[in-house]
Amino acid sequence: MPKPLSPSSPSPLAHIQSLPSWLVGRVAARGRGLVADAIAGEGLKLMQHAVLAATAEYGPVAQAELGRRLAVDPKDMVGILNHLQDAGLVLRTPDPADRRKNAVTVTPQGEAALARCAALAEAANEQLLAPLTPGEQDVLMGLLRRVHEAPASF
Amino acid sequence: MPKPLSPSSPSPLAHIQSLPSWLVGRVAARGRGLVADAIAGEGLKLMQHAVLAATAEYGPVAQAELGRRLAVDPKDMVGILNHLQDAGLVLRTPDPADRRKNAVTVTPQGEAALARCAALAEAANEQLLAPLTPGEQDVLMGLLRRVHEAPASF
DNA sequence: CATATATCAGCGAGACTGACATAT
DNA sequence: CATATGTCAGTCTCGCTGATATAT
Repeated sequence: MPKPLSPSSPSPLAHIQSLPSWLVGRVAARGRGLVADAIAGEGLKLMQHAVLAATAEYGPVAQAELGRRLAVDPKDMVGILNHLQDAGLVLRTPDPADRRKNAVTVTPQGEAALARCAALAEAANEQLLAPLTPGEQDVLMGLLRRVHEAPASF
Repeated sequence: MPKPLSPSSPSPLAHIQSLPSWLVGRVAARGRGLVADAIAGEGLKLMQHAVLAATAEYGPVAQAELGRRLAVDPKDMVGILNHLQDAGLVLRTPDPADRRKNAVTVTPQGEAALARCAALAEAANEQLLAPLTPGEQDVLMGLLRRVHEAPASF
């Protein structure tokens, strides 16, 4: 039997791989790879998929608003939407109410592609969390959500 | 009445931000940023710090072995170690037992820099997990560790 | 020979910077 | 005027690809 514990004792020279930031980074990298591989067949990159999904969810929406929701720089949003628009998945229309904005909407083809990608992405996520029971997955998600939604910490 | 969904079943059009991969990715990005900012004053990048720490932990070690431990490509290890060596933090010595290898060791200056960085990195991690109680932090780390150490999933 | 190690050159995705034109 | 939006150009890190030389 391995001797259990001192799980949370900070070792004097805590090795890098026991830092939360390292561990969460490795898990994130694996999740990113799994999802990227899953949706690669649909010809979409991770961020393109995310933007497509967010556009579908938030209806006609300005590019800057999309960027705020997904933590994507507006400058990068340009290229992402260019690709999605060239692929016929989204549409940019001038917003008559505020002519600075582009109202971004999802095309029927975009909805179809999104449906396929969403299923693939969910399957990849199930694979990522496969080592955990459903209950543990909920606990993990709850803890991560609290860390994520923390009030900016200062 | 349509059939009710099971409690924690994935919604048919699960929005992107509720996917575990997305959430863990955002938390990882924040952790990465916090640690990067923390050690930036020491003139080290994230990967340089990680390699320095791993070199200190695993004694004289070959570059390829370092790469395997940290999931860093051997090609990238070259540049990272070049920087650390130029800064006088590590030393590359030909391994007499296997002359293909470089035995990488930490210099006294490297140990000193590492001690400072380790403290800064731990403080950044405490900030990252501040929204959680110590017990919750242990739970989170345990779950992440199980996901990370999962047997390759295939 | 095949394998492993280390090095070099380059690519692509992601997250940035600065600058600029336009609209509010 | 200041602000917000969208666009373009470029930089940097990180993770990869390929190719090469050397040692096992």
